[in-house]
Amino acid sequence: MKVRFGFVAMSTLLEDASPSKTMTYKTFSKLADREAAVRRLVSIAEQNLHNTLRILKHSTAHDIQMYRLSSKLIPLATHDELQDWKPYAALQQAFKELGDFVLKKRMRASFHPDHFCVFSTPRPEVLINSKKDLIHHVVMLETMGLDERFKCNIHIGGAYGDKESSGLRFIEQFSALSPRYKHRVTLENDDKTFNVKETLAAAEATGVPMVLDIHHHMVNPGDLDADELHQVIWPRISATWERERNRLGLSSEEQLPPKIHASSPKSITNLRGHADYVEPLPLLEFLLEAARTTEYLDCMLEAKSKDSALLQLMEDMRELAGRDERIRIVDGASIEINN
DNA sequence: ACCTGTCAAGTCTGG
DNA sequence: CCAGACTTGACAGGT
Repeated sequence: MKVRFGFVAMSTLLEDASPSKTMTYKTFSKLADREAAVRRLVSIAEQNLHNTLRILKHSTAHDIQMYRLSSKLIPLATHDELQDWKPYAALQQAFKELGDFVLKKRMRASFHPDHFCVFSTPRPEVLINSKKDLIHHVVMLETMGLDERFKCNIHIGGAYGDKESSGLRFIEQFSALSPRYKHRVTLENDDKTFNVKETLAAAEATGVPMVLDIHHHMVNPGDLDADELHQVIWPRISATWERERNRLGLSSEEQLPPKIHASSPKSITNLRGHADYVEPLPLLEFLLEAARTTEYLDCMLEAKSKDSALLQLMEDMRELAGRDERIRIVDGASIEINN
């Protein structure tokens, strides 16, 4: 099994390269010249897109092919008071340059809309804003010229005191979206509410591929043990990706592998928090099992030290590979596991 | 240059 | 019905 590693949202190695610079609405609303204020927002977005390109170039220099784009590329993009503002045209060039780079380097780019994107909500205004947020992310992918292999990862949302009916409401409200948006989504198990089995059920019901977060699973396992995960659940998660590849007419698993998220607990007293770096051994344990049934896998690291944590994990993997012949280092950001 | 409270958005808990 | 926690990078406003 070939495993590619990626990182999320920003670089801790590049100096002065934030892709998430912003302006608060409070500041925006205090500016007298609204046109100038909007131009300022565009200029901030241009800086964010420029820094994103720097991060992508830096990634490829380290063989990293997977990156999660910041959700904050365009400040105030979906704010109520800026409904009339259509920022995409003015940023088209910069977005296209990003998309071209991603395609040329065969990278896997994605978004992860924040926790305001909740399709299980019973509140109509929250549903409207969730749609707005998802549409915003999809339009950014489209403006980059990226096809439906490139997706937005979301969670199911809250339980509102009745997880079962909230899960059903998610399926109902999500299914009502047009294919243009539905086909851009992956569903991930969360660390508090919807566990792996429940998320998989929703993913299967909506026909959406599922991202398995193994850290979330550790802190919110439900009744799922390691045996069932590897023998029953992982093959079903894998199948959600196979189904998507078939829909897109992709013949090889390499073209859209299943994706997992990995991170390590912040501390013994804060298991849910994310540590600076990723512990290699628990991850390796999962990978060795997955390697029995899977040919290609993409693993997104969600560590506070971002790309630095990725390079450190590769260091650790190199050392492990030295004394375990089942592990082979392929390049600066991918390994091969044979079990 | 550096520090501290604040920030558009949701949900959950507890009062 | 409302305040505070959750979580987090970056702003805003101060020294």
